[in-house]
Amino acid sequence: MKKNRSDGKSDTTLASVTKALQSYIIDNKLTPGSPLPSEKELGELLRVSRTVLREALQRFKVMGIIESRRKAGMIIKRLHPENLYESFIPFIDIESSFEKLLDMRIILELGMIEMLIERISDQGTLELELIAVRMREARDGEEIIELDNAFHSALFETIGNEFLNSIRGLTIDFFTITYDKNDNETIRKDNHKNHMAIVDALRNRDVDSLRTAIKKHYEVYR
Amino acid sequence: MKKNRSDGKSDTTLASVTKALQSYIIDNKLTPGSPLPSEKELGELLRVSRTVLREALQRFKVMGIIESRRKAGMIIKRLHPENLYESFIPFIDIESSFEKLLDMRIILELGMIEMLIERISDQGTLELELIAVRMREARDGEEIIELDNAFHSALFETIGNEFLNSIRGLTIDFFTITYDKNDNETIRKDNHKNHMAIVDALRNRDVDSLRTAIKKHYEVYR
DNA sequence: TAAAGGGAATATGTATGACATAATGCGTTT
DNA sequence: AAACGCATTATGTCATACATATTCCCTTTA
Repeated sequence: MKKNRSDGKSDTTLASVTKALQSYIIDNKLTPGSPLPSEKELGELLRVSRTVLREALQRFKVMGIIESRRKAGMIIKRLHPENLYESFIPFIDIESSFEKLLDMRIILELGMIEMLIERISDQGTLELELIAVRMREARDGEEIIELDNAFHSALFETIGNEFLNSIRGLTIDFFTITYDKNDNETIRKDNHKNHMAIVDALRNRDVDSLRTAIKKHYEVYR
Repeated sequence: MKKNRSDGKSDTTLASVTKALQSYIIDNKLTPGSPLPSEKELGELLRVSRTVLREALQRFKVMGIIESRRKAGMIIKRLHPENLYESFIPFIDIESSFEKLLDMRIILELGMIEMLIERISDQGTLELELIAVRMREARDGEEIIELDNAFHSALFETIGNEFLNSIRGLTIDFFTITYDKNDNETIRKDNHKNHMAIVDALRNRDVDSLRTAIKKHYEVYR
């Protein structure tokens, strides 16, 4: 059967299908865990072929909004960003972007300072200290990276903001790639000292010394 | 002809096609503007159907990495993130996320302070002032929003970091939605005063007063 | 009775071929 | 040399069939 493009006004472009899907999620108040109709049903509902529909669905899968499993069907995974930058990391030229990513990391951590001091709990400070202390005993580069990531991730987590967390991958995970080029022992010592200084400042809830500690932490890379 | 899944090792899953495309871009050192082979050629090269190939391509189109035009073919658009959060804004519940988005904006602008003062040119300061001054004459809510966006976007631009800019949509454009609920005249006056204070601090390259000015700017929303 | 096992049924995943649509480019005409 | 018109081409959409992996239910077995 030939295609009939003029039966009414149904616009079958990818863009409009994407919008329709978006509206479907919002209007039906779908939340994480909510099931979606099958592709067949959705296609009939929106009056488009599975081909286009699936291309539209791809968009939501990339964003982590929709998750699909064979036979089980599709569900809403989440409605907020997470790990958005992961896909870009392979394309980043480390040499030419290092400064910019470092800037990002510095901007974020300097910007968090006052909220960190306001919001961190004694328990949170303790956990940070535990991570910082373990750096003293770290053996290989692998462990140093892991502990450094854990420390800075914990700072992010302290703010408790999912939008902020969605950037974590760009600023923290990225440095995993660049790390082992330098002298492990120097890094280990520096990290240990600087992380401890950060913990002290947090414990004393001292804005100025926290700022100083964070700045000092990043001087190494400049 | 039936599908032949065992002819060698060629994996035809979406995930692997996506990876193959990624490698293709990286290995061939494609940069913005570089043309890609046609879908037909790519399909033959990767030995997959147009269906899966297009779903994989769709992922890159969503990320803004690939752009396609009828007849003209496909090209690399860019290899870094831009406007990443745009797609999420429709799903955000304004009431429950307002605080978190405000926090994001504050974190970013407080974090930028020292770099702003280091990097802004006299010309840049002047342009900011021009925007700030125009706020005095702003008539309707529409113009107030526009000028406020322009001012804060200019701050972002001053840093000159494409990763930072990719967050702009989340922190700045979002507020466009929430704005007009309040008293326009109060907002206009506050914005004018606070923007001018920010410009002054930048002109004097005074870190502390810039910090004070930015904090004060956001007190209104608390 | 409960655990293990073995098919259908089903929803997503992939392949194929056809047609639709809109630029591009080239040749023809003016 | 400019304007027009047409065939070509690459993306965009549709329809259908087949592949694959779970879920689910029914049966069998310990």
